[in-house]
Formats: sequence, C-alpha cells, structure tokens
Amino acid sequence: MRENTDTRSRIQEVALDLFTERGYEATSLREIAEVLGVTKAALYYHFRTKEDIVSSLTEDRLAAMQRLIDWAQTQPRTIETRVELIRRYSEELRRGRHPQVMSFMERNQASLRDHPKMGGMRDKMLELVNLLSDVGDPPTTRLKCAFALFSLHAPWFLLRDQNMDDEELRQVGIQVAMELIGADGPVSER
Amino acid sequence: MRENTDTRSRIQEVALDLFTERGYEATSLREIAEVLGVTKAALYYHFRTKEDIVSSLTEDRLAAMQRLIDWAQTQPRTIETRVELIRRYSEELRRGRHPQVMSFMERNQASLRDHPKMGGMRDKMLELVNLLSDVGDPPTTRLKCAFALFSLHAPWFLLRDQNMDDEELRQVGIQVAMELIGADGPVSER
DNA sequence: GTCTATATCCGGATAGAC
DNA sequence: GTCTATCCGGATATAGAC
Repeated sequence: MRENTDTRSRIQEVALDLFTERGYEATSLREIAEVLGVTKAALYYHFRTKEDIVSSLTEDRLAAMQRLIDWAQTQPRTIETRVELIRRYSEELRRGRHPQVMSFMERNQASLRDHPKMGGMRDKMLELVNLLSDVGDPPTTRLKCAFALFSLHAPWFLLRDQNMDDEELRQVGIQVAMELIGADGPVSER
Repeated sequence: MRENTDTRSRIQEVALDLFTERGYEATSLREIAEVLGVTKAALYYHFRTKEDIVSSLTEDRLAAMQRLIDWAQTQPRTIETRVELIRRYSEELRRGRHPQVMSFMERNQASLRDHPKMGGMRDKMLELVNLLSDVGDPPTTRLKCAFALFSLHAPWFLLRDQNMDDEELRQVGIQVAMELIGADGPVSER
C-alpha cells in the first residue's frame, strides 16, 4: 500500500479524467494506457482490476467524509455546528482531487451502482443530510439540506460558463449552502 | 414514425428501466431482449441502433422543453412568469415517462456525453436558467435557479427513503423551487 | 415481425520474457 | 516495472429464412 510510484499516480490522474469525460464503461484500459504511453499489462502491475482504480480514487474521499461525520457527532446539534460542517466539507474540496472525484461519481452514478465503495458513499451522504437537519423536519427541509451539500461541488459544472477561478466558485457554493441550511441570509428557518 | 406497435413501446420501457438502474453501457441489447422474451434481432427491426433507443426516449422530453422555452420567450420577464414556468415544467413531469427519462439522463451523464440529442438538452437547460434569472444577477442567483429546475425532478431520488407518493414528491419539489427563484416563502429576493 | 446464425470487433484479464 | 502475446467472453450489428 501507499507505493506512490510516479506512474501509479499518473494512472489515477488519467483514469479520473477519462472516466469523468467519456464515462467509466466507455473508457477502456487500453485508452488509459495509450495516453500514458504504456501498455495495458503495465496498468495491471499497479492495479488488480479496473474496479480497483475506482476504489483507489474514492478511498480518500470516503475517509474524509467519515472523519467529518465522526467530528459532527461529538458536537451539539445547533446551527453553529452545521455552519461549521459546511465550512469543513468545503475546505476538504480544496485538497487533492476531491472535486474531480465527486464530479466523476456524479456523472457515472448508474455505472458505479454496484461498485463496492458506492454503498458507503451513499450512506455517508445520507448521514450528513441527517446531521444538517432534525428528525421532525419536513421533506422540503431535507431536500434543501441535500442541495446544500450538492451546492458545494456543483458550481464547478453548473457555473462552467462563467469564467471564475476555483476559489470564487467555492465561495458561491458555500454561500448558497448556508442559505439552504437556514443560516445567513434570507433562506432561513421555515 | 410513430408506429406505436405494442412491442416498440415495451422495448422503450424495458430499456429505460435497465439503462437507469444498471447503466447505459452496462446494459446490453441481449439483456433487454431477454427480459422481453425476444431476440436481439427483433430489437433491430424497431430501432436501427442502441443510440436510437435513447433518441426515441429523449425526443418527447426535448420537444416539451422547447415548447416551454418558446412560451416563456413571449412573456414578460417577471416573477409571475417564472412562477408559471416552474409550474408548467413540473406539470410536464406528470405526463408519460418524463421523470424516469430525466433520472436516466442524470445518472448516465458521462456515457451520454457524445449522444447527438444531449447537446440540445444542455442548451435548453441553460436557456431555462437564463429565463429564470436576469443578466446582471450574481452567480449565487444563477446557481439557485439551476437548483430550482433540478428540484423538480430531484425528489424522486433524493427523497427515495421517505415513503411518499408521486404527487407529494412533486409538491415538495415545487415548493423548494419557488423558494429558490425567490417567489413565496423566506428564500426571497437577495 | 420475429427468428437463427454469423461476422467482426474489442473488452478485461493473465502468463511469462526481459 | 514494463513489455509481447494471447485467452475468452460478450458486445453491436447484419443476412436471410420463416
């Protein structure tokens, strides 16, 4: 584990790009190898299967989400905690390949449905929505909380046409998320 | 065109289900034929290619969106028009297979990226966002308008765990959409 | 309108040399 | 750590009988 040979990392990068743009199933290992200037067999030295490449891509993301959940569960269920949860979630997205990984999963939901790591992802997302809302809340509130999380990675593809840099997009996402959970601004409690 | 042989319609139905659940690329024509109790060759009588099945599935949806855009462009750019736009969009989703088709496209974005009909879909979505906002509006408003549209089909998969019927889910979507475009409720102009 | 049979191609994955 | 060569299965699509 954790053998960060340069090639391993390059494989991840190219695979993530192609999986996101052309689709997971539509991207063959041959194509990935071709872009890297190596052969399929070379990939199999670094990853046992195609699925394993996806696993390696999502592991960091899952671990980060779990840490966030663990933290939030030790905190009081106040609006301040939720604001901080949003802030920390968004902060994570500045590190590594997290935004691309989210985009990849977003756009390949159907193909990844049976992937071993996906169940965990869905559970963690649900858990985060639960932490952003209370048991008695109406469905509209739940929907808005789900959007709040979504809002933190959505700007990269929903606002692609505006030309804004990563940090600006991130701020837009945060602001809308805050409104959606009922902190700050006019989208408050109801 | 428009030969609504029973089988043709059944092919569409089965294909839509499988494409949505297992993924477009992962679903073979053999599987579709198997579920229907016919052979692959039978499918090729009704549809020239696999892509054509997708085209037939999305055509109604695209036409409905175009009608909506055409209508809105003849109206004043007021909040009342936007409220009515949301209402009509949501009303469409009660007819035919529209919600499933949206779900299918949502979950297979990457695989469908190069599909001929997809460019039109993206353009129309963008146009609708433009009709829900004004040129000078900040990016946060644009993001909220995009979410407003999304809110009209999202309940079906984001609120899957609550057990609510189609009409209840639709109402939840509408209410959140209204808040997001700044009509009704506390999520108003800002 | 549906079948059988087949052509053609390309996918993921493995074995074993270097 | 990367290569060549190859296996095996299943994909889309077509031809032509019924």
